[in-house]
Amino acid sequence: MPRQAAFHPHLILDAASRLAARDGPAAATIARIAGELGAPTGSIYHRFASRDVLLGEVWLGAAEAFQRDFGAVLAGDPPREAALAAAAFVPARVRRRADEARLRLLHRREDFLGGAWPGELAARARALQRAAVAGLHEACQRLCGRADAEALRVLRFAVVDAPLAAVLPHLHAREAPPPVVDALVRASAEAALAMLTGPQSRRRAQRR
Amino acid sequence: MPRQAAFHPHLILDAASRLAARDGPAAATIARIAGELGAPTGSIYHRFASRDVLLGEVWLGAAEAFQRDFGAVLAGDPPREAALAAAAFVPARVRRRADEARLRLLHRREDFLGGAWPGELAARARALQRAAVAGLHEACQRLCGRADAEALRVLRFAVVDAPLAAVLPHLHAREAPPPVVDALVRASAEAALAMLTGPQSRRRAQRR
DNA sequence: ACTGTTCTAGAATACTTATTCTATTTTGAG
DNA sequence: CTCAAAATAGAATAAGTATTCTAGAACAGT
Repeated sequence: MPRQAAFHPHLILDAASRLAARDGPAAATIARIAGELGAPTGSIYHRFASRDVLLGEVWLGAAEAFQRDFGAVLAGDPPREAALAAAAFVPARVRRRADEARLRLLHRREDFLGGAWPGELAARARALQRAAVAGLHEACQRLCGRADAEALRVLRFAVVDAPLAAVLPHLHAREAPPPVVDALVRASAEAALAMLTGPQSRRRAQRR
Repeated sequence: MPRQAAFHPHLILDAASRLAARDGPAAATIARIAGELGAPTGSIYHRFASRDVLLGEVWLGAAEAFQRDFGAVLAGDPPREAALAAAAFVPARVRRRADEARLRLLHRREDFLGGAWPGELAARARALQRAAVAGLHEACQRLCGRADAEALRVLRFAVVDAPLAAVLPHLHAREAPPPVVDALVRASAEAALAMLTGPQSRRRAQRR
């Protein structure tokens, strides 16, 4: 019965992603997204209840894809090598999927949404957040036998914050991270992990 | 002759800074800045040619203040200790001047200005950028005898990017960086600096 | 061919924004 | 006391925004 769709939700999400990755989320206005597709603005609202839902979906999609793969690496064995691999995963991912990385790493949720998550997305966002915390918690426990706030902070620095910092200037410059970035990521991750496993494990080994 | 000023430029800059630090630069609209002061919007334009000039001044002011002190630390002697001190300077500064740090570290120039620097500020912005590059260049040269792109990248990571990464989650959470952050900053800075001075200087020493 | 459903089309609305304009007030020197 | 400069005051303007609304077009099953 229905008429054939000319503007699949998928096309709209693509256009919004492209605009947000290139010029930032604020540039992804309804008018511009529609313009990118040659569509009237009304057609966007036929598919998405609001701009917040649309942009939220864009951000959540990128974040979920990134975190799924990142989490898989971090959950590997043995835990120390898994953590180093997770850190190394960040620049590799940025090289292979620059747009996704720009969305996920250059902007925060607030830049996309302003306010809170719209109803339908709130659950997914919470699940994502929980999965990230749980993944880090488990890796921390396996790595050093504890998962207090301080240990979590150190591990997060090693596998998330420092790799992000190494990659960030190149995201801003819209260029692929050079090879030296991988060396920086590895060196800083090892240094941070040594704070968790280094002296203590040595001491523990000596005691035995 | 003239009438007494009720809204000094200084007061306007303060109000804009406060708003931008608290809710982000996008929240610092002319209407809100005026509201914060109990002033009509026209009075803002009596002092500042445009919103871009006003917000540009806010950002440049914070950036110049931060960089002046940071640069002084980085220029100290001996170069290796100066670099470590510069890295340690970042979390210390964030603790002491949270608002300035939020402006400078949480947002980029583009979030404040959108377009290019307005005329009067362009020269100051260029000078600031040049000073930052020169300071890093000189420190790099003193530290390891070279200042090619790779060495500069490593030094920048050690003293700027990694400390920023360590501090960033706490800026987002609007809390003071905990002590473990200082340890992370030191460890990652040492690890990065070792890539510049470690193996090579040992080799050089062995050759003599 | 008809018909109801789903879509496109794009004008219309309501709101927020930066900016400009036209008074009006204050102030101190002559 | 007067007057011109420099300030406040706040309404008016012009864009740009998300969102809604009404009309028409396409299409599969009958």
